[in-house]
Amino acid sequence: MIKNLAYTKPAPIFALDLGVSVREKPKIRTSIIQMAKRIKVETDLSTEEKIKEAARKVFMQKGYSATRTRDIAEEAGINLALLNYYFRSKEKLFELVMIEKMQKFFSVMAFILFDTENSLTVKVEKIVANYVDMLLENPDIPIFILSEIRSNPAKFLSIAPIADLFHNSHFVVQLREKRPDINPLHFIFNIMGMTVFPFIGGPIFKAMGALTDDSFAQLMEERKKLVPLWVESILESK
Amino acid sequence: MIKNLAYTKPAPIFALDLGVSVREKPKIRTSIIQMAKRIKVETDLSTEEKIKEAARKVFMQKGYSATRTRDIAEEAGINLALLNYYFRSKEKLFELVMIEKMQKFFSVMAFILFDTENSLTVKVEKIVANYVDMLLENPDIPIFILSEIRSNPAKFLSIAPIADLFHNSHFVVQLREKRPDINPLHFIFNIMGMTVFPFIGGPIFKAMGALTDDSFAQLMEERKKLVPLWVESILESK
DNA sequence: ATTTTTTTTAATCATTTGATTAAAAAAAAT
DNA sequence: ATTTTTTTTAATCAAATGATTAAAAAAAAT
Repeated sequence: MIKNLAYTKPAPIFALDLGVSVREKPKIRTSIIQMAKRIKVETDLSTEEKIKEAARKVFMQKGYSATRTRDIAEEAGINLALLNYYFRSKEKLFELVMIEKMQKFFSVMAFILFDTENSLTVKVEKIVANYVDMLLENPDIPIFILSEIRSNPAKFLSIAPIADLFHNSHFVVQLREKRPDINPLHFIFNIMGMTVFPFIGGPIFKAMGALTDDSFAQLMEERKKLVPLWVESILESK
Repeated sequence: MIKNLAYTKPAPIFALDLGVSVREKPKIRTSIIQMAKRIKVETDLSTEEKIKEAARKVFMQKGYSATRTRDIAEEAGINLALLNYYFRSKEKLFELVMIEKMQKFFSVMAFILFDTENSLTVKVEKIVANYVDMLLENPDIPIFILSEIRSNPAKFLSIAPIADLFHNSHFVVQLREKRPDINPLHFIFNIMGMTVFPFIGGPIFKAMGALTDDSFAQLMEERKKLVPLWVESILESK
């Protein structure tokens, strides 16, 4: 077996003769490479994975600030100290979840943005279908990501110089070609708005009783066909 | 002048002979009517209003959980105790702000929903223009409302039996008349998505550098004209 | 002018909460 | 079998945080 993977044994308190007690910070023993090894080798990830899974659930539902590490521990059915043993801190654990979700959300768009194969029409079909499928599985990803970014924009949006990448992407070029008279961002907003917004506003309609989980899912399935048609008619309009 | 408006003087601690000390809860002395009177009479609302204004700012920016009452006090330039003196608790103060913002957001839609005068076309124009105008003034209302509702759905969505009101609204009836083949919710999602989503996703595009505050505002001004046209072409499509 | 009421403050409390520690239990290595 | 390492726990810490208290200052009423 591999040596202690996350930390050294907790450092003991030692009392200074001034009567002040100082706490040594635990130091990580493992390098990233060793960490990777561990993940491959280890047969039983269940505790670590249980915590992660609980963290996903609780963080997604309540957001970073409203989540207490004790909530996560309870949800995972483990002792609170274990959470810090495996993940060092609430923030580290959160970052793991956040990065996972951001990746899930933005990769759908990124994949299309830089695809140079397909026609505009096909791309729109793919964006919508992929988002709807992904969001039906993870309906609260948009609110989660957006609200965490809002309360800490600096932290998660160090994606500074992506602007050119965006403007020069094949997809945006195609949009500009098709409708040079209209800022491509308008169409991006339209596609994303029609596709993602229902998942953001949906809970309200459900609470009103205007919608059930089932009828919502069905509606979104319909939208996989309808939204591309509507986008088409927008692109052709006038 | 009117008597102490918010609370009695704080009740003193009294020690039981068991060694346990109990704290009396402060009791509100003022009725709602007196409270209303006060608001009319009082010449200087500045402290109360300063706190409220600070609360609006901080709550909107960081959300309920990430906001510390000390943040609000500092922002308002007042002592922390004053906040509790005027508003009794963080939660009470928050509810005030939340209700204000929900009202602002939903009244735009409600106003259109039950308007029996105008044509579908005019209504769509009004929804879009009213939302864009309101949201340019208060860009973070949507994320604020949605994320607070997410973390506490029960509290803010006791709007239980609004479903019928919605389905029978003049606007929804008009939509069903125009396109009996398509669930009116699809069009609601489209209009709201195209109008509100940019304010939700905007911060990301700004962070990417694909958009400045000015160019965003300009884009949204354009959308006041464009979105109704696109909605029209969606309603006519196929 | 004096008393009463309202507003404001500094100090402090009690609870919550993220984190740590020391020791026990379990697993692995020898 | 014994030792070492890893995992888990119960207890506790320290800082943060919402709230309260008692008293001072200011304003209003008398």
